[in-house]
Amino acid sequence: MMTNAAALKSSINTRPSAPVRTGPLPESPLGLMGAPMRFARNIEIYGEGEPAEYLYQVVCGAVRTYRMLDNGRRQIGAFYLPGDVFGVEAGDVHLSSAEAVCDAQVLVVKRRAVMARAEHERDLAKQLWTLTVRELQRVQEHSLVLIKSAEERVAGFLLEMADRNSSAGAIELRMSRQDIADYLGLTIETVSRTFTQLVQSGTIALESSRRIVFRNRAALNRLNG
Amino acid sequence: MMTNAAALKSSINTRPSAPVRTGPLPESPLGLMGAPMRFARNIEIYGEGEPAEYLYQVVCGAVRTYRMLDNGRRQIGAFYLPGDVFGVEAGDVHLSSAEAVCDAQVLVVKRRAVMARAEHERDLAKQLWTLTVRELQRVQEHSLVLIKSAEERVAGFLLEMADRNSSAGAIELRMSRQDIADYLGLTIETVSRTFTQLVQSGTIALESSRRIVFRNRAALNRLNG
DNA sequence: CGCTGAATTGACGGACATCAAGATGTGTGG
DNA sequence: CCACACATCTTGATGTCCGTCAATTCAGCG
Repeated sequence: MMTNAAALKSSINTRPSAPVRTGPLPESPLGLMGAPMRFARNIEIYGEGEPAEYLYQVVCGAVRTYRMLDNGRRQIGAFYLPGDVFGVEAGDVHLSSAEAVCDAQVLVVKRRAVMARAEHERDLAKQLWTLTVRELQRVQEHSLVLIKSAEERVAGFLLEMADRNSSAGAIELRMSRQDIADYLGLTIETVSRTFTQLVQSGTIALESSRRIVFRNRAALNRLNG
Repeated sequence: MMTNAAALKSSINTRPSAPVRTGPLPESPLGLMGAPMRFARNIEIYGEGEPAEYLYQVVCGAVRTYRMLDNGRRQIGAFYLPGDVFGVEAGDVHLSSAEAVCDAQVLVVKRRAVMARAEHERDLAKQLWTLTVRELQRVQEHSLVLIKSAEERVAGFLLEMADRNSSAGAIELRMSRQDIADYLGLTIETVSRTFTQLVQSGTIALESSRRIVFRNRAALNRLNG
Protein backbone atom coordinates (compact mmCIF):
# COMPACT_ATOMS: atom_id res chain seq x y z
CA MET A 1 0.00 0.00 0.00
CA MET A 2 1.78 3.09 -1.21
CA THR A 3 0.34 6.36 -0.01
CA ASN A 4 2.62 8.54 -2.03
CA ALA A 5 3.66 11.04 0.59
CA ALA A 6 5.47 13.19 -1.91
CA ALA A 7 2.37 13.53 -4.05
CA LEU A 8 0.37 14.54 -0.99
CA LYS A 9 2.66 17.43 -0.34
CA SER A 10 2.82 18.52 -3.95
CA SER A 11 -0.33 20.60 -4.22
CA ILE A 12 0.41 22.86 -1.30
CA ASN A 13 -0.18 26.45 -2.18
CA THR A 14 1.70 28.43 0.39
CA ARG A 15 -0.10 30.78 2.79
CA PRO A 16 0.19 29.14 6.21
CA SER A 17 -2.08 31.67 7.85
CA ALA A 18 -3.77 34.96 7.12
CA PRO A 19 -5.06 38.08 8.87
CA VAL A 20 -7.57 37.74 11.66
CA ARG A 21 -11.11 37.67 10.42
CA THR A 22 -13.72 37.65 13.14
CA GLY A 23 -16.37 35.61 11.42
CA PRO A 24 -19.43 34.16 13.15
CA LEU A 25 -18.25 31.85 15.94
CA PRO A 26 -19.89 28.49 16.47
CA GLU A 27 -21.33 27.58 19.86
CA SER A 28 -18.09 27.20 21.76
CA PRO A 29 -18.00 24.07 23.91
CA LEU A 30 -14.90 25.43 25.57
CA GLY A 31 -14.44 28.95 26.70
CA LEU A 32 -12.55 29.16 23.43
CA MET A 33 -11.99 32.85 22.90
CA GLY A 34 -8.83 32.25 20.94
CA ALA A 35 -7.55 33.80 17.77
CA PRO A 36 -9.16 32.77 14.48
CA MET A 37 -6.64 31.58 11.89
CA ARG A 38 -6.97 30.40 8.32
CA PHE A 39 -5.14 27.43 6.84
CA ALA A 40 -5.02 26.66 3.14
CA ARG A 41 -5.66 23.16 1.80
CA ASN A 42 -2.99 20.63 2.86
CA ILE A 43 -1.22 23.12 5.11
CA GLU A 44 0.08 21.66 8.34
CA ILE A 45 -1.47 22.97 11.54
CA TYR A 46 0.86 21.08 13.82
CA GLY A 47 3.33 18.24 13.42
CA GLU A 48 3.96 14.97 15.20
CA GLY A 49 6.49 15.46 17.97
CA GLU A 50 5.95 19.18 18.34
CA PRO A 51 5.05 20.53 21.78
CA ALA A 52 1.30 20.68 22.19
CA GLU A 53 0.88 24.35 23.06
CA TYR A 54 -2.58 24.99 21.66
CA LEU A 55 -6.10 23.67 21.49
CA TYR A 56 -8.05 24.12 18.29
CA GLN A 57 -11.66 24.37 17.24
CA VAL A 58 -12.78 24.13 13.64
CA VAL A 59 -14.88 27.10 12.52
CA CYS A 60 -15.31 26.11 8.90
CA GLY A 61 -13.67 23.68 6.54
CA ALA A 62 -12.23 20.37 7.74
CA VAL A 63 -9.08 19.07 9.41
CA ARG A 64 -7.41 15.66 9.46
CA THR A 65 -5.02 14.22 12.01
CA TYR A 66 -2.72 11.44 10.91
CA ARG A 67 0.42 9.47 11.61
CA MET A 68 2.94 8.16 9.16
CA LEU A 69 4.31 4.63 9.41
CA ASP A 70 7.90 4.22 8.33
CA ASN A 71 6.99 2.31 5.19
CA GLY A 72 5.23 5.39 3.92
CA ARG A 73 1.73 4.36 4.85
CA ARG A 74 -0.41 7.06 6.34
CA GLN A 75 -3.14 6.42 8.90
CA ILE A 76 -5.67 9.18 9.33
CA GLY A 77 -6.96 9.11 12.88
CA ALA A 78 -9.81 11.55 12.58
CA PHE A 79 -11.59 14.18 10.54
CA TYR A 80 -12.69 17.28 12.41
CA LEU A 81 -15.60 19.33 11.14
CA PRO A 82 -16.97 22.75 12.17
CA GLY A 83 -17.54 22.85 15.91
CA ASP A 84 -15.13 20.01 16.68
CA VAL A 85 -12.22 20.54 19.04
CA PHE A 86 -8.89 18.92 18.25
CA GLY A 87 -5.32 18.92 19.49
CA VAL A 88 -6.46 17.59 22.86
CA GLU A 89 -4.36 14.46 22.73
CA ALA A 90 -2.07 13.11 25.38
CA GLY A 91 0.94 14.65 27.07
CA ASP A 92 2.97 17.70 26.21
CA VAL A 93 3.75 16.55 22.72
CA HIS A 94 1.55 15.92 19.70
CA LEU A 95 1.31 12.25 18.78
CA SER A 96 -0.07 13.01 15.35
CA SER A 97 0.08 15.72 12.75
CA ALA A 98 -2.86 17.90 11.76
CA GLU A 99 -3.54 19.39 8.34
CA ALA A 100 -6.33 21.32 6.68
CA VAL A 101 -8.31 19.00 4.41
CA CYS A 102 -9.57 22.03 2.53
CA ASP A 103 -9.22 25.74 3.18
CA ALA A 104 -10.25 26.00 6.80
CA GLN A 105 -10.77 28.50 9.58
CA VAL A 106 -9.72 27.44 13.05
CA LEU A 107 -9.90 28.98 16.51
CA VAL A 108 -6.61 28.67 18.34
CA VAL A 109 -6.21 29.01 22.09
CA LYS A 110 -3.28 28.47 24.41
CA ARG A 111 -3.56 25.14 26.13
CA ARG A 112 -2.01 26.41 29.36
CA ALA A 113 -4.50 29.25 29.52
CA VAL A 114 -7.38 26.82 29.28
CA MET A 115 -5.83 24.49 31.83
CA ALA A 116 -5.23 27.38 34.20
CA ARG A 117 -8.82 28.55 33.96
CA ALA A 118 -10.00 24.97 34.42
CA GLU A 119 -8.35 24.95 37.85
CA HIS A 120 -10.99 27.35 39.10
CA GLU A 121 -13.96 26.92 36.79
CA ARG A 122 -15.48 23.59 37.54
CA ASP A 123 -17.58 23.69 34.36
CA LEU A 124 -14.61 24.15 32.10
CA ALA A 125 -12.73 21.33 33.79
CA LYS A 126 -15.71 19.08 33.25
CA GLN A 127 -15.92 20.06 29.59
CA LEU A 128 -12.26 19.24 29.11
CA TRP A 129 -12.75 15.88 30.74
CA THR A 130 -15.78 15.15 28.58
CA LEU A 131 -13.87 16.16 25.51
CA THR A 132 -11.00 13.80 26.25
CA VAL A 133 -13.27 10.95 27.14
CA ARG A 134 -15.29 11.45 23.98
CA GLU A 135 -12.07 11.40 21.98
CA LEU A 136 -11.24 8.11 23.65
CA GLN A 137 -14.63 6.74 22.64
CA ARG A 138 -14.16 7.94 19.09
CA VAL A 139 -10.80 6.23 18.72
CA GLN A 140 -12.14 3.02 20.21
CA GLU A 141 -15.03 3.13 17.79
CA HIS A 142 -12.66 3.74 14.91
CA SER A 143 -10.41 0.83 15.79
CA LEU A 144 -13.46 -1.40 15.50
CA VAL A 145 -13.89 -0.19 11.94
CA LEU A 146 -10.51 -1.52 10.94
CA ILE A 147 -11.46 -5.16 11.38
CA LYS A 148 -14.48 -4.98 9.10
CA SER A 149 -14.83 -5.64 5.36
CA ALA A 150 -14.30 -2.88 2.81
CA GLU A 151 -18.03 -2.53 2.17
CA GLU A 152 -18.76 -2.27 5.88
CA ARG A 153 -16.05 0.33 6.37
CA VAL A 154 -17.27 2.54 3.55
CA ALA A 155 -20.91 2.23 4.61
CA GLY A 156 -19.95 3.12 8.16
CA PHE A 157 -17.92 6.06 6.94
CA LEU A 158 -20.79 7.49 4.94
CA LEU A 159 -23.17 7.14 7.88
CA GLU A 160 -20.66 8.77 10.20
CA MET A 161 -20.26 11.72 7.88
CA ALA A 162 -24.01 12.00 7.40
CA ASP A 163 -24.56 12.06 11.17
CA ARG A 164 -21.99 14.74 11.71
CA ASN A 165 -23.25 16.92 8.88
CA SER A 166 -26.72 16.71 10.42
CA SER A 167 -27.65 16.78 6.79
CA ALA A 168 -30.67 15.75 4.79
CA GLY A 169 -30.46 13.02 2.18
CA ALA A 170 -27.11 14.05 0.77
CA ILE A 171 -23.61 14.93 1.92
CA GLU A 172 -20.70 16.86 0.53
CA LEU A 173 -17.41 15.12 1.26
CA ARG A 174 -14.64 17.58 1.94
CA MET A 175 -11.87 15.01 1.62
CA SER A 176 -10.28 13.14 -1.28
CA ARG A 177 -10.51 9.43 -1.95
CA GLN A 178 -6.94 9.14 -0.70
CA ASP A 179 -7.99 10.67 2.61
CA ILE A 180 -10.93 8.31 2.90
CA ALA A 181 -8.73 5.35 2.05
CA ASP A 182 -6.13 6.29 4.66
CA TYR A 183 -8.89 6.80 7.21
CA LEU A 184 -10.42 3.39 6.55
CA GLY A 185 -7.20 1.46 6.04
CA LEU A 186 -7.97 0.71 2.39
CA THR A 187 -6.66 1.83 -1.01
CA ILE A 188 -8.23 4.49 -3.19
CA GLU A 189 -9.08 1.84 -5.76
CA THR A 190 -10.99 -0.24 -3.24
CA VAL A 191 -12.82 2.83 -1.94
CA SER A 192 -13.75 3.83 -5.47
CA ARG A 193 -14.90 0.35 -6.42
CA THR A 194 -16.99 0.12 -3.27
CA PHE A 195 -18.67 3.41 -4.11
CA THR A 196 -19.64 2.23 -7.58
CA GLN A 197 -20.83 -1.03 -6.06
CA LEU A 198 -23.10 0.94 -3.72
CA VAL A 199 -24.32 2.99 -6.66
CA GLN A 200 -25.10 -0.12 -8.69
CA SER A 201 -27.04 -1.64 -5.80
CA GLY A 202 -29.09 1.54 -5.60
CA THR A 203 -27.89 2.34 -2.08
CA ILE A 204 -26.39 5.71 -2.96
CA ALA A 205 -26.00 7.99 -5.95
CA LEU A 206 -22.99 10.12 -6.90
CA GLU A 207 -24.02 13.57 -8.05
CA SER A 208 -20.35 14.33 -8.34
CA SER A 209 -17.40 12.36 -7.01
CA ARG A 210 -17.65 14.27 -3.75
CA ARG A 211 -21.41 14.65 -3.44
CA ILE A 212 -23.28 11.58 -2.23
CA VAL A 213 -27.04 11.12 -2.19
CA PHE A 214 -28.55 8.49 0.08
CA ARG A 215 -31.06 6.35 -1.74
CA ASN A 216 -31.46 3.57 0.81
CA ARG A 217 -30.21 4.37 4.26
CA ALA A 218 -31.61 1.15 5.72
CA ALA A 219 -29.32 -0.82 3.42
CA LEU A 220 -26.36 1.25 4.57
CA ASN A 221 -27.20 0.57 8.19
CA ARG A 222 -27.42 -3.11 7.43
CA LEU A 223 -24.02 -3.02 5.74
CA ASN A 224 -22.50 -1.09 8.61
CA GLY A 225 -22.34 -4.45 10.40
CA MET B 1 -13.88 -14.74 10.62
CA MET B 2 -15.70 -16.89 13.15
CA THR B 3 -14.73 -16.31 16.73
CA ASN B 4 -16.93 -18.99 18.18
CA ALA B 5 -18.44 -17.15 21.11
CA ALA B 6 -20.06 -20.26 22.47
CA ALA B 7 -16.75 -22.04 22.60
CA LEU B 8 -15.23 -19.13 24.45
CA LYS B 9 -17.78 -19.43 27.20
CA SER B 10 -17.52 -23.18 27.41
CA SER B 11 -14.53 -23.62 29.64
CA ILE B 12 -15.75 -21.39 32.44
CA ASN B 13 -15.28 -23.03 35.78
CA THR B 14 -17.63 -21.24 38.12
CA ARG B 15 -16.31 -19.31 41.14
CA PRO B 16 -16.91 -15.64 40.31
CA SER B 17 -14.99 -14.42 43.31
CA ALA B 18 -13.47 -15.77 46.48
CA PRO B 19 -12.51 -14.70 49.99
CA VAL B 20 -10.30 -11.70 50.48
CA ARG B 21 -6.64 -12.53 50.42
CA THR B 22 -4.40 -9.63 51.27
CA GLY B 23 -1.44 -10.52 49.14
CA PRO B 24 1.45 -8.16 48.41
CA LEU B 25 0.05 -5.01 46.77
CA PRO B 26 1.82 -3.48 43.78
CA GLU B 27 2.89 0.16 43.88
CA SER B 28 -0.53 1.79 43.62
CA PRO B 29 -0.63 4.58 41.07
CA LEU B 30 -3.98 5.61 42.43
CA GLY B 31 -4.86 5.83 46.08
CA LEU B 32 -6.37 2.46 45.38
CA MET B 33 -7.16 1.05 48.79
CA GLY B 34 -10.04 -0.99 47.47
CA ALA B 35 -11.06 -4.54 48.15
CA PRO B 36 -9.01 -7.33 46.60
CA MET B 37 -11.12 -9.82 44.63
CA ARG B 38 -10.29 -12.96 42.75
CA PHE B 39 -11.70 -13.91 39.36
CA ALA B 40 -11.32 -17.33 37.80
CA ARG B 41 -10.27 -17.79 34.19
CA ASN B 42 -12.83 -16.44 31.68
CA ILE B 43 -15.04 -15.01 34.41
CA GLU B 44 -16.61 -11.66 33.55
CA ILE B 45 -15.56 -8.71 35.66
CA TYR B 46 -17.99 -6.30 34.08
CA GLY B 47 -20.16 -6.29 30.99
CA GLU B 48 -20.73 -3.90 28.14
CA GLY B 49 -23.59 -1.55 28.92
CA GLU B 50 -23.38 -1.97 32.69
CA PRO B 51 -23.00 1.15 34.83
CA ALA B 52 -19.34 1.87 35.45
CA GLU B 53 -19.31 1.91 39.23
CA TYR B 54 -15.78 0.77 39.90
CA LEU B 55 -12.18 1.22 38.94
CA TYR B 56 -9.89 -1.79 38.90
CA GLN B 57 -6.22 -2.52 39.27
CA VAL B 58 -4.67 -5.85 38.38
CA VAL B 59 -2.69 -7.39 41.23
CA CYS B 60 -1.77 -10.63 39.54
CA GLY B 61 -2.93 -12.52 36.49
CA ALA B 62 -4.25 -10.75 33.39
CA VAL B 63 -7.46 -9.16 32.18
CA ARG B 64 -8.85 -8.51 28.71
CA THR B 65 -11.42 -5.95 27.61
CA TYR B 66 -13.37 -6.60 24.44
CA ARG B 67 -16.41 -5.78 22.36
CA MET B 68 -18.54 -8.11 20.29
CA LEU B 69 -19.59 -7.19 16.77
CA ASP B 70 -22.99 -8.41 15.71
CA ASN B 71 -21.49 -10.90 13.25
CA GLY B 72 -19.94 -12.73 16.20
CA ARG B 73 -16.47 -11.28 15.76
CA ARG B 74 -14.77 -10.27 18.96
CA GLN B 75 -12.32 -7.40 19.18
CA ILE B 76 -10.07 -7.36 22.21
CA GLY B 77 -9.20 -3.77 23.01
CA ALA B 78 -6.53 -4.34 25.62
CA PHE B 79 -4.73 -6.73 27.91
CA TYR B 80 -4.10 -5.50 31.44
CA LEU B 81 -1.22 -6.89 33.47
CA PRO B 82 -0.24 -6.54 37.13
CA GLY B 83 -0.13 -2.87 38.10
CA ASP B 84 -2.39 -1.73 35.24
CA VAL B 85 -5.59 0.16 36.00
CA PHE B 86 -8.66 -0.57 33.91
CA GLY B 87 -12.35 0.28 33.82
CA VAL B 88 -11.53 3.96 33.35
CA GLU B 89 -13.31 4.32 30.06
CA ALA B 90 -15.77 7.00 29.08
CA GLY B 91 -19.06 7.98 30.63
CA ASP B 92 -21.22 6.28 33.23
CA VAL B 93 -21.52 3.07 31.30
CA HIS B 94 -18.94 0.49 30.25
CA LEU B 95 -18.33 0.43 26.51
CA SER B 96 -16.63 -2.92 26.65
CA SER B 97 -16.68 -6.06 28.72
CA ALA B 98 -13.82 -7.23 30.92
CA GLU B 99 -12.85 -10.81 31.71
CA ALA B 100 -10.06 -12.59 33.50
CA VAL B 101 -7.64 -14.07 30.95
CA CYS B 102 -6.40 -16.45 33.63
CA ASP B 103 -7.10 -16.68 37.35
CA ALA B 104 -6.54 -13.13 38.48
CA GLN B 105 -6.53 -10.96 41.55
CA VAL B 106 -7.89 -7.46 41.17
CA LEU B 107 -8.24 -4.44 43.43
CA VAL B 108 -11.70 -2.91 43.18
CA VAL B 109 -12.55 0.60 44.27
CA LYS B 110 -15.69 2.69 43.96
CA ARG B 111 -15.33 5.13 41.12
CA ARG B 112 -17.35 7.82 42.91
CA ALA B 113 -15.13 7.58 45.97
CA VAL B 114 -12.06 8.17 43.83
CA MET B 115 -13.69 11.03 41.97
CA ALA B 116 -14.79 12.62 45.23
CA ARG B 117 -11.29 12.43 46.68
CA ALA B 118 -9.90 13.80 43.42
CA GLU B 119 -11.92 16.98 43.97
CA HIS B 120 -9.64 17.86 46.85
CA GLU B 121 -6.42 16.01 46.24
CA ARG B 122 -4.73 17.64 43.29
CA ASP B 123 -2.31 14.74 42.92
CA LEU B 124 -5.02 12.18 42.59
CA ALA B 125 -6.86 14.28 40.01
CA LYS B 126 -3.67 14.55 38.01
CA GLN B 127 -3.12 10.80 38.20
CA LEU B 128 -6.62 10.17 36.92
CA TRP B 129 -6.06 12.56 34.05
CA THR B 130 -2.76 10.93 33.19
CA LEU B 131 -4.37 7.53 33.31
CA THR B 132 -7.11 8.51 30.88
CA VAL B 133 -4.73 10.22 28.53
CA ARG B 134 -2.41 7.24 28.56
CA GLU B 135 -5.35 5.01 27.75
CA LEU B 136 -6.09 7.29 24.80
CA GLN B 137 -2.50 6.91 23.63
CA ARG B 138 -2.69 3.17 23.98
CA VAL B 139 -5.84 2.90 21.89
CA GLN B 140 -4.39 5.16 19.21
CA GLU B 141 -1.29 3.02 19.13
CA HIS B 142 -3.38 -0.09 18.84
CA SER B 143 -5.45 1.23 15.97
CA LEU B 144 -2.20 1.69 14.05
CA VAL B 145 -1.52 -2.01 14.49
CA LEU B 146 -4.66 -2.92 12.62
CA ILE B 147 -3.45 -1.60 9.29
CA LYS B 148 -0.24 -3.61 9.29
CA SER B 149 0.54 -7.05 7.88
CA ALA B 150 0.14 -10.18 9.96
CA GLU B 151 3.86 -10.51 10.54
CA GLU B 152 4.15 -6.89 11.64
CA ARG B 153 1.21 -7.26 14.01
CA VAL B 154 2.59 -10.35 15.68
CA ALA B 155 6.09 -8.90 15.96
CA GLY B 156 4.64 -5.76 17.49
CA PHE B 157 2.57 -7.78 19.89
CA LEU B 158 5.54 -9.76 21.14
CA LEU B 159 7.58 -6.59 21.65
CA GLU B 160 4.68 -4.95 23.48
CA MET B 161 4.35 -7.91 25.81
CA ALA B 162 8.11 -8.05 26.36
CA ASP B 163 8.20 -4.37 27.27
CA ARG B 164 5.39 -4.68 29.74
CA ASN B 165 6.81 -7.77 31.37
CA SER B 166 10.09 -5.91 31.84
CA SER B 167 11.42 -9.37 31.24
CA ALA B 168 14.70 -10.79 30.11
CA GLY B 169 15.02 -12.70 26.86
CA ALA B 170 11.79 -14.63 27.25
CA ILE B 171 8.13 -14.06 28.00
CA GLU B 172 5.26 -16.10 29.30
CA LEU B 173 2.04 -15.35 27.45
CA ARG B 174 -0.97 -15.52 29.72
CA MET B 175 -3.47 -15.54 26.86
CA SER B 176 -4.57 -18.09 24.27
CA ARG B 177 -3.99 -17.89 20.53
CA GLN B 178 -7.64 -16.95 20.16
CA ASP B 179 -7.11 -13.99 22.48
CA ILE B 180 -4.05 -12.88 20.54
CA ALA B 181 -5.90 -13.27 17.25
CA ASP B 182 -8.85 -11.20 18.46
CA TYR B 183 -6.46 -8.57 19.77
CA LEU B 184 -4.60 -8.31 16.49
CA GLY B 185 -7.59 -8.67 14.19
CA LEU B 186 -6.34 -11.98 12.78
CA THR B 187 -7.31 -15.65 13.01
CA ILE B 188 -5.71 -18.24 15.27
CA GLU B 189 -4.38 -20.02 12.22
CA THR B 190 -2.62 -16.94 10.93
CA VAL B 191 -1.19 -16.18 14.37
CA SER B 192 0.05 -19.73 14.68
CA ARG B 193 1.57 -19.76 11.21
CA THR B 194 3.28 -16.46 11.86
CA PHE B 195 4.79 -17.84 15.06
CA THR B 196 6.25 -20.84 13.27
CA GLN B 197 7.50 -18.54 10.53
CA LEU B 198 9.32 -16.48 13.17
CA VAL B 199 10.73 -19.66 14.64
CA GLN B 200 11.99 -20.88 11.26
CA SER B 201 13.65 -17.53 10.58
CA GLY B 202 15.44 -17.82 13.92
CA THR B 203 13.77 -14.73 15.33
CA ILE B 204 12.15 -16.47 18.28
CA ALA B 205 11.94 -19.91 19.83
CA LEU B 206 8.92 -21.60 21.41
CA GLU B 207 9.79 -23.39 24.63
CA SER B 208 6.15 -24.20 24.95
CA SER B 209 3.22 -22.77 23.03
CA ARG B 210 2.93 -20.00 25.60
CA ARG B 211 6.59 -19.40 26.39
CA ILE B 212 8.54 -17.37 23.84
CA VAL B 213 12.29 -16.86 23.76
CA PHE B 214 13.71 -13.93 21.84
CA ARG B 215 16.58 -14.97 19.60
CA ASN B 216 16.87 -11.84 17.47
CA ARG B 217 15.18 -8.79 18.86
CA ALA B 218 16.60 -6.52 16.16
CA ALA B 219 14.77 -8.55 13.55
CA LEU B 220 11.56 -8.18 15.52
CA ASN B 221 12.00 -4.43 15.72
CA ARG B 222 12.58 -4.33 11.98
CA LEU B 223 9.40 -6.33 11.39
CA ASN B 224 7.42 -4.13 13.73
CA GLY B 225 7.28 -1.64 10.88
C1' DC C 1 -5.31 -44.72 29.18
C1' DG C 2 -9.17 -42.12 26.47
C1' DC C 3 -11.36 -37.63 26.39
C1' DT C 4 -11.26 -32.71 25.54
C1' DG C 5 -9.68 -28.21 24.33
C1' DA C 6 -5.64 -25.81 22.34
C1' DA C 7 -2.36 -25.41 18.85
C1' DT C 8 -0.31 -26.57 14.49
C1' DT C 9 -0.28 -27.66 9.63
C1' DG C 10 -2.15 -28.18 4.92
C1' DA C 11 -5.18 -27.22 0.81
C1' DC C 12 -7.97 -23.93 -1.24
C1' DG C 13 -10.55 -19.74 -2.29
C1' DG C 14 -11.71 -14.95 -1.94
C1' DA C 15 -11.18 -10.17 -0.75
C1' DC C 16 -8.35 -6.66 -1.33
C1' DA C 17 -3.68 -4.70 -2.99
C1' DT C 18 -0.95 -3.77 -6.84
C1' DC C 19 0.01 -2.42 -11.45
C1' DA C 20 -1.57 -0.06 -15.40
C1' DA C 21 -4.56 2.42 -18.35
C1' DG C 22 -8.27 5.43 -19.25
C1' DA C 23 -11.79 9.03 -17.94
C1' DT C 24 -13.13 13.24 -15.65
C1' DG C 25 -12.35 17.34 -13.67
C1' DT C 26 -9.93 21.71 -12.58
C1' DG C 27 -6.82 25.44 -12.87
C1' DT C 28 -3.70 28.36 -15.79
C1' DG C 29 -2.00 30.94 -19.51
C1' DG C 30 -2.45 32.39 -24.20
C1' DC D 1 -12.97 30.97 -24.43
C1' DC D 2 -10.15 27.44 -25.64
C1' DA D 3 -6.14 24.44 -24.99
C1' DC D 4 -3.01 22.28 -22.38
C1' DA D 5 -1.24 20.40 -18.06
C1' DC D 6 -2.03 18.00 -14.01
C1' DA D 7 -4.49 16.03 -10.33
C1' DT D 8 -8.27 13.11 -9.11
C1' DC D 9 -11.17 9.48 -9.89
C1' DT D 10 -12.63 5.26 -12.13
C1' DT D 11 -12.08 0.81 -14.25
C1' DG D 12 -9.67 -3.43 -15.60
C1' DA D 13 -6.26 -7.40 -15.16
C1' DT D 14 -3.50 -9.90 -12.15
C1' DG D 15 -1.29 -11.28 -7.88
C1' DT D 16 -1.05 -12.28 -2.97
C1' DC D 17 -2.00 -12.36 1.77
C1' DC D 18 -4.90 -14.09 4.84
C1' DG D 19 -9.43 -16.33 5.99
C1' DT D 20 -11.94 -20.64 5.75
C1' DC D 21 -12.39 -25.54 6.08
C1' DA D 22 -10.45 -29.70 7.58
C1' DA D 23 -7.21 -32.99 9.48
C1' DT D 24 -3.52 -33.93 12.76
C1' DT D 25 -0.75 -33.32 16.83
C1' DC D 26 -0.16 -32.02 21.48
C1' DA D 27 -1.06 -31.12 26.50
C1' DG D 28 -3.79 -31.54 30.49
C1' DC D 29 -6.92 -34.32 33.45
C1' DG D 30 -10.24 -37.41 35.17
